[in-house]
Amino acid sequence: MKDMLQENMDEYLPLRDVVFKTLRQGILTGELKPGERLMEIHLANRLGVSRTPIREAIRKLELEGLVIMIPRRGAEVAQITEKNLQDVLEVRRELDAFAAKLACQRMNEEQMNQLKEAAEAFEKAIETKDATVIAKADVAFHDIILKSTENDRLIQLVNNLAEQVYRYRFEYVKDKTSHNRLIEEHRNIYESIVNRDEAAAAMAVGAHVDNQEKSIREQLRAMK
Amino acid sequence: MKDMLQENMDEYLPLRDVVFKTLRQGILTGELKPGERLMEIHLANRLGVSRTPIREAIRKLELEGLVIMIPRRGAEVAQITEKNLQDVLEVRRELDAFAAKLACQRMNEEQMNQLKEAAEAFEKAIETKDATVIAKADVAFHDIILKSTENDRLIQLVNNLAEQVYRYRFEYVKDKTSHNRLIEEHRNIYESIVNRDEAAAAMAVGAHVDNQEKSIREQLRAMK
DNA sequence: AATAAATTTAATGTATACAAAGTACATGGC
DNA sequence: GCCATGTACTTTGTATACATTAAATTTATT
Repeated sequence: MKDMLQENMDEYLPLRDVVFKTLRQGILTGELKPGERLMEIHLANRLGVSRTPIREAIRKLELEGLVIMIPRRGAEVAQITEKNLQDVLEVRRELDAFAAKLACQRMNEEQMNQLKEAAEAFEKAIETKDATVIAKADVAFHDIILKSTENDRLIQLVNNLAEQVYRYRFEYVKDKTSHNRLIEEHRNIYESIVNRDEAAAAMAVGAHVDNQEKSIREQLRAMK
Repeated sequence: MKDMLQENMDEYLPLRDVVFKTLRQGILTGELKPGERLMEIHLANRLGVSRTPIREAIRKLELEGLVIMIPRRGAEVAQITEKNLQDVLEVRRELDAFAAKLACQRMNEEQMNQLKEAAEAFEKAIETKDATVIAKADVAFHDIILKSTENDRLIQLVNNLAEQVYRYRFEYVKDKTSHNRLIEEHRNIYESIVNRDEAAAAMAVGAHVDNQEKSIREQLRAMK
């Protein structure tokens, strides 16, 4: 009984955070499209809450860069421009490479094993050709590297940057022609970290992000 | 007359943003001390607004990491722990070094001249021994480098990270024993960028941040 | 018929009201 | 004298009401 109460305690989330997560999910999955207006009353009715939690959620999305505010007109889902994408990925490449370097220094044996398993799981996921499965396995692999850095701020920033291009990464893993390259890239990253070779790890991660960038840029071009 | 209206248009800021800036300023200058509770009604009365803009401002401060939320208890000014500081500065060192590298590639002649002027202005500022003047000159110098990267996301992230330790940097520039070292460090950075020597620039900036870190860490130790 | 002005509509920005939860203090029992 | 319980008060969380402004539609005029 005490456990149940405890669980309920842990599960408590203010409505604003529920709304925040819901809207973010909607944006990242593409359900809410770039340029789409986020009207408070409409969303409030849709989600069955009042305007207050909606507004507070939008404030957070605003600071995260997922929505932009137009004065006296409200919020809309942020457009991703090529310039914007380049800025995000330029920083992401650097921070991901940095994370890989730190991982070389700090990853413990247990995490090494997890990484090995995640790399193998990723190759199996590729075989399924199911984009959702592949995307999840990909995230799991990178999460192990990130976590091993033991730098909470770095983890937060990289996750946030990844989020900015999440909508496009999903399309990326769908593309079967890149599958072999993805496996190869993950192997390179894994090998570098196991050997604690910081320079190689940074290079491998850099190449990985570069390929993502190319793919996403093609998508953006195709869209307009 | 039209100009006045236009000006008023430009000056328009929702109250939430006014409150946001006010509270942030208060936290960064140390007027609002770490651990201090931010009570909505109290702040609303103090600033002469209702709770709504206060709450929305707090949501943004929350995401920026300047305040932390305690469920059903409200917001308080974030404590800086040694671990937190290390995490922030570790990332900052990397991103600042990256910015310096990009500056080597992208800085144009006009910005080079501005940087030279800013470096000289900094040395003059040191002579005044006025911490406020020194801090401003320091920010101006770094802003020129940042801006030359032409990466808006990088600019935003570095500014945010700098903000996290702003409270302590002010104390840092007060310390006269570090003044000569500061001048030397700025000179190194300036020279590296003028020569477009990316490796040297990254090294110089890294050393600069390292020294800041040492100073801030001493302050934190002295406080408890 | 086209354009401009006026009116209506709908959305945000702000304030206030109400509900629920947590805290502190006082009172009573042991 | 100390601990437990209950009550009042404070504070957050949420909803709603009011004010202001921008957009849309309609009407009138040329």
